[in-house]
Amino acid sequence: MEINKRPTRLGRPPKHEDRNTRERILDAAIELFARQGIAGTSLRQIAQAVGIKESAIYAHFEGKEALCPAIFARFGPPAAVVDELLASDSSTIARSRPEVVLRDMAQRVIARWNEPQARLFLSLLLREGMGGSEALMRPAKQLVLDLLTPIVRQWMEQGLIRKDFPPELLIWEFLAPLTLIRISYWHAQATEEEVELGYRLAERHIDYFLRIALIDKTSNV
Amino acid sequence: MEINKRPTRLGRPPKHEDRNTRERILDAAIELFARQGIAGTSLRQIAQAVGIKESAIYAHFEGKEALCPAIFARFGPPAAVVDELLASDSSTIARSRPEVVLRDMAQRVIARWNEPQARLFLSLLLREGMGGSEALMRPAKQLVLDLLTPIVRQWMEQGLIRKDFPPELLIWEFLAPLTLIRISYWHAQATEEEVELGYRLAERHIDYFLRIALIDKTSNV
Amino acid sequence: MEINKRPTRLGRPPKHEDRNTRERILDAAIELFARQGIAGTSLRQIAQAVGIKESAIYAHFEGKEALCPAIFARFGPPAAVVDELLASDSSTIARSRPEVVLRDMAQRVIARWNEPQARLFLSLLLREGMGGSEALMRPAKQLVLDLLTPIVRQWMEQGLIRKDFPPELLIWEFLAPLTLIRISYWHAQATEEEVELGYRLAERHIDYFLRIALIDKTSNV
Amino acid sequence: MEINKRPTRLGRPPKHEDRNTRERILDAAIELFARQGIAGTSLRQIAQAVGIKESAIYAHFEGKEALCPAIFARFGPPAAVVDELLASDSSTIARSRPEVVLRDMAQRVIARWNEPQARLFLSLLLREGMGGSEALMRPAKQLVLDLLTPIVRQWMEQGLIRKDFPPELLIWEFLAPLTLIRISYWHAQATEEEVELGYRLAERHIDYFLRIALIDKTSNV
DNA sequence: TATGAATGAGCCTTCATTCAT
DNA sequence: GATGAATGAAGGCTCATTCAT
Repeated sequence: MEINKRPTRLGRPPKHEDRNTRERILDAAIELFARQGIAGTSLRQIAQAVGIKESAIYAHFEGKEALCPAIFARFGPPAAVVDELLASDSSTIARSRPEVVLRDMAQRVIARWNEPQARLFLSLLLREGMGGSEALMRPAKQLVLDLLTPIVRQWMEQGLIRKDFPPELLIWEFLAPLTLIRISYWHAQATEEEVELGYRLAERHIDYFLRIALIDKTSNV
Repeated sequence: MEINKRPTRLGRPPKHEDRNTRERILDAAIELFARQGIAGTSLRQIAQAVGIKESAIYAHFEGKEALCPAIFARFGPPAAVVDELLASDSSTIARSRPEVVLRDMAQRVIARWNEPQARLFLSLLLREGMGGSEALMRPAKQLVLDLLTPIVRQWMEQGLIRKDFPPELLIWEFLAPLTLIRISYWHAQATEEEVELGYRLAERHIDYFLRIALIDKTSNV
Repeated sequence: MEINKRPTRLGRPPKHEDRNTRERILDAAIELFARQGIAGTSLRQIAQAVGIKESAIYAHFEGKEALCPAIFARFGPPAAVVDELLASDSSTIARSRPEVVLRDMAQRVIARWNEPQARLFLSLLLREGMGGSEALMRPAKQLVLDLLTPIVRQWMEQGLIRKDFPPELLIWEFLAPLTLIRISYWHAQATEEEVELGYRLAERHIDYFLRIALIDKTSNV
Repeated sequence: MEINKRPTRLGRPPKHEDRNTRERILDAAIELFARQGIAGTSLRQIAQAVGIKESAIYAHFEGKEALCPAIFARFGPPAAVVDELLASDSSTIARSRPEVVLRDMAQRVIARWNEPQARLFLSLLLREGMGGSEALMRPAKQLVLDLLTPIVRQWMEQGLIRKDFPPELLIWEFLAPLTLIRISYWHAQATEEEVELGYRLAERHIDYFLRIALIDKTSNV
């Protein structure tokens, strides 16, 4: 027999604050997963960061494994580039000068990449390799194929951009260095100086790219 | 898995599998660390891959923590670029045409990057972030500053390469996309197709860069 | 395990599934306790079988411990033999021939033992040993002492039953094999074939016993 | 706990009472499993009974589930009856008087059933229903069919035992009540008085059976 | 009456590590 | 050098229980 009889007072304590425990768990989880890896993070740590007991996590998630899909659903995928572009007015873009559009777009994308959650998600991806780099490149490919290509082609026809490379290649050469900078300097553990260095490198790359790609009408004969 | 896979040398007396247990432990360790992370890999797994018991590892290493420095000492740092260049005859380089030198250098660096151990080491770096990207970029910086810069400057003075960008920038724009390709397609778990795609992208980038950077004497009027 | 499975009564307004949640909890509990043991059954399983949440059980019972007494009160004790005999008309019994009475009694007792709930209760008793066999034998003892003994004694005086054994012993020798059959073949997890085999063995035993105990007047000289 | 209690083997030096941790684990396991059920027993308890830590158990067994097969292999199946009979000289049996043989056999079987390990194993079987009663009856069936039947038949031909029942039935009627006594009074938790009561009931049954089955030559004529 | 969220205890298991052999 | 047995710590998860709603 001996059904567990306990004298101590168990169960839920009378009072507590709410504010969506589920999301607080995910916040703590992505932070710790990004910093220590999934295997290196215990539910105990996550619970402690949230201020609850581990067993309470099971009221919101099936288990440790179920946290990853939930993190993906909440913070990823990082389609920042695409989103940013979609947010812009497509007809306005085509009429603006390329250097304005590209600078503006890059600036906004970079701003997104540097949001805390985006940096955490990037680190998580790189660490756990959940098709990590695959996932990182997919948005860019989508962008090239579906969104930017026609615009760049239009610029080419307008004589604003050099025509001796296919639009896809130009876009890739514009984005790839920025992506490397992101990985190298804008991950979750990056120091202040690294972030700053990244900004400078990005700016330098954009300047370089524009001088390469643009056909400067004013200076031309 | 197949940690022990090596070019099955037929007609050779076996039992020389001993080949220094210490090294076999490190081989198994880097493989598993790269695939599963350090925290996600147990000494039991490593021992099993080697074919010994966990406690035997302690005859060769202080403990789990001592494996990482040993792995670094054995497989890294991946100064592939620098090594490759150092391996070349410096005086010959300056006299060769840039497209030949750069193509040749890139080809050899890429070959190194695709050696199994280099791929494993890259994955380990990315996963554990041991100053991961830092470590990945350091060789390039070293290269730029100490080795390639004077050569490129010489090419500029010879009128072989455009002079409107500083040598460091040009070199960075040459290497950064290759590094991104490495991270994206040449990590340890990359599929055959990913590796192949990486090769194509790298080739395309090199072509692109040479057309950008070179001053084509033949076509010039 | 589909404890709630019942012949889906088509064309009947549902929501009468309520049928006293308390009883449905007990139904599920005895089923699971018999199958898995008390310690091996969680309140969650019981609640799931009933279609409620675990915490709802506490609206009906003090806790897990309180389920056992409630199960006893509802399904046990299995005083089947006594009940059956009490249900018969005592004066009629004495006037009937022993073979008729005993066969009839055995048949009715066996029928009771094979009711689903009786089988579940038996399995629970055996599992948890709540004075298991004690409890199983007590009704028989009661029966012997209080009810059957005088009847058998009367039969002895009438020359219907052999007198060379005390009535208590005869009754015990009649019931013990049946009880063993019950335990072996009529527990909750018994297969169809086991149940059938039990029936055959029981019948064989009854025949055997009657030939042993009866004094056959017709064949006698 | 008295886990180590066994019939002190006289005349043999104890050597080292260390006696293989593996076996001490099994001893503790069967004891606790029989008393509390498998689900109701924690590895902690077993380890504590042995005097080691729970994790040490995993050096000897795969896990909790692996203990049951090991217990079966060590303590079961309880083919006590068959073993006892096989231990006797078959030719001697046939020449002995039935009452001597049967009394002797029953006495030895009962002695076996009352060995501590046999009582523990019985309780475990009943509790966990591992084909519990099935397993309990199988030896008897085997006995009837293969060993005892020919002997009984021989006794019948010698006119020592009544011929109006098939040998199998007689044997079953001899063994079944003993088996019920075993289950009821000789399980692991039985009190001293219960055990004693069982002995008396068994003796009474044997006397009864012999008076039923034997053809008394002396009183005849 | 029933649910959802929470708790503290405990369970099974794995881990890194030690040590005698 | 290598193994088997052991340990203490920790990890993921379940459980009975509580309480506000």
